[in-house]
Amino acid sequence: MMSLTLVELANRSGVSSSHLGRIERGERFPSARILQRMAKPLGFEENELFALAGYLSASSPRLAEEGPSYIGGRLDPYVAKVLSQEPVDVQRAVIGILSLLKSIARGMTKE
Amino acid sequence: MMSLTLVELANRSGVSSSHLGRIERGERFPSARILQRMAKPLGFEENELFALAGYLSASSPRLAEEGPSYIGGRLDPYVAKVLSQEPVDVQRAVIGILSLLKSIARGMTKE
DNA sequence: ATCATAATTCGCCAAATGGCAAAAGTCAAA
DNA sequence: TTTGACTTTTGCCATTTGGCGAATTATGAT
Repeated sequence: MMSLTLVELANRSGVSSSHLGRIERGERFPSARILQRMAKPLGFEENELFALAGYLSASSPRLAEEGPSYIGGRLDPYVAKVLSQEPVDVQRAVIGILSLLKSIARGMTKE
Repeated sequence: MMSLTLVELANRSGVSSSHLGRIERGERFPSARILQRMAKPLGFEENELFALAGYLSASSPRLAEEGPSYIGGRLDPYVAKVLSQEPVDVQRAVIGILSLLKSIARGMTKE
């Protein structure tokens, strides 16, 4: 692989050359976001780089084919998309509301 | 799924309950290391959680097209997980409730 | 209502990251 | 040797995270 200067890598990754220099010298440890931005310019897949950095365990398996299907359930893609456009605290509030409605429903069935 | 208290999740993950509370309320965004520690107690694979948090891109290998990283937004992993345990019509109803609340809020800000 | 316990939230601060701008270093051309 | 262009490093500071310990809230028993 052709080696890149810090400035070239900075241009391609959007990470400042001063920070890349510090990472290279071991003065800073890159966060996951920085690694994510560095991966392609360096010729890595993101999860490869994450594993190298210790952010992903070596034992972590590949994702299931169906995408985000979780233990016991699957999230509707439309719902996921709409919710993802909202701020995180709104998303959390939605869960709170759902819990509230469920407990109201449970209270109603106890009568 | 049995829901965990913050204290229980803290014990299983090694992350403090006060920090978990802040993450849950949207006051802090968890770093990759924190997500790594939270994954198994929450019933996720690490890379699932990373993808949900936006640390791994949708273009990362083995993530479905419907992956949770959407244009302009990110879906909270806890929200995604909790909702995925519900039937699809409940998930859709949640969106309806959210729309209703937003229109109520818009009506209030017009005063 | 009170009390004890558990859970959650908050104030605060240390630690770490990451970028700006300047300083220092490198190198080839003149 | 000097100069200019380019690269790398450094000083500094804003921002963010994450944990401690205290305060507050919630809950169930009495």
